[in-house]
Amino acid sequence: MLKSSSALLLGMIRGGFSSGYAIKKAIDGMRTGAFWATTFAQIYPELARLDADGYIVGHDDSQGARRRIAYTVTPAGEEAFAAWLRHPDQPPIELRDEGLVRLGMSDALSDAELRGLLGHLREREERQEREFREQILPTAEAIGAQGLRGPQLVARMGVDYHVWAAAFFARLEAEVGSSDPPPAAAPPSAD
Amino acid sequence: MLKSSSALLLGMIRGGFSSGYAIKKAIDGMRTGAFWATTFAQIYPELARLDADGYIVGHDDSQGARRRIAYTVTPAGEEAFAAWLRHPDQPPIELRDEGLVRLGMSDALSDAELRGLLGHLREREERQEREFREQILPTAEAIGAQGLRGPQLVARMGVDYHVWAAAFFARLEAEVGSSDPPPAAAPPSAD
DNA sequence: GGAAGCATGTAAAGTGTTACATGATTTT
DNA sequence: AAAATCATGTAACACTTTACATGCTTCC
Repeated sequence: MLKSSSALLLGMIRGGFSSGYAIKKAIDGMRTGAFWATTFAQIYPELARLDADGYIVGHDDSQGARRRIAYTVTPAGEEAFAAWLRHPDQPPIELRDEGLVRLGMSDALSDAELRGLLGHLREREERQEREFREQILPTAEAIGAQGLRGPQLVARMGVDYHVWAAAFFARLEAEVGSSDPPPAAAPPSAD
Repeated sequence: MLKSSSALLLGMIRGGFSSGYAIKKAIDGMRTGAFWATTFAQIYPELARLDADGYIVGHDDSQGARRRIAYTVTPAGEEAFAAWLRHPDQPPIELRDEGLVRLGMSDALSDAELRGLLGHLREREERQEREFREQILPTAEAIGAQGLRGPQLVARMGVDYHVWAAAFFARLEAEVGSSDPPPAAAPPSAD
């Protein structure tokens, strides 16, 4: 069974991104800070491995003196990809997030500080939502217009996720705010 | 600046889990498949490092012949923990999930197969929601009754997240279902 | 007496990130 | 001519997981 990163590369090559550089650019363009990051240091050795395993073949595609290797998926690669895609194996996800760890440890904070933390977390989600809506979703929709729906599904999930997360943190902020009775006089202006 | 895993350990020790084994058990009990996993192979060396760095001190707490090391947080550790907690640094999150990668690559699937994939993803979220609601949330609430709100906040986020994710996949399922016109007769009831 | 749980650790392998190195071509 | 972009790769480091190794204690 392929591992996710191999399958991702195979899928990208199937999708028409034939060189390591092109794959990296496409992945960056479809995430800009979310879902699944990669680096050249992962891509190039992995392409070599996939080639050695017979899932893809690279042929020289140099443009003049600037060399380039274009990969294509072999029948064996297609088969392995199809098998991976249909495999129902679902390793449990992990929402690894330093912000959430802070939230879990927030008992060491005052209510005001907790509100501050929640505000930071909410703002981050709002920023990421905007990024998804303004940059990633349009890109994915452009690809979608050419018949590929996958990127659009993921982009929509990204937008929705950040909307939900921002709302969740806002709700917690409101809760903490209301359970914090001002000790004496004027409540300190908006915070 | 502490890294997340160090801060997590420091926070657990502050919270009264003094041995490596107790910390692991507590983390397992509060996640059961979500948020932040750890293993002994990570915990023990890290505790030794924190001790060497002066953030915690371990003293022998053996029970008869069964040895145990109980750690306590030093003033330097408290300071480092407080600094980490207040630090607004927010590395962008990544929703790494093999299911999402499959979704992104789903153009190689027929509509029926895509519905199957979405169904699997939804079911997984439903399972995890149940687990959170039935096991993790009660544990966190028990801890919350003793004055610690952090675990509760995270557990609630876990429940809400899985509810949202299940609903998202269900919506996509419905969309794919409706864009798949049945060749002959009745359109499937309201959706 | 055996199984399960308590308790601490090491070794090896796998995975991922950062930084570096090189060189061509296109754009400003 | 300099800067940006195209293009491929290596080396070192950091992090995580899996498997192993050891021994005690409590429960059945």
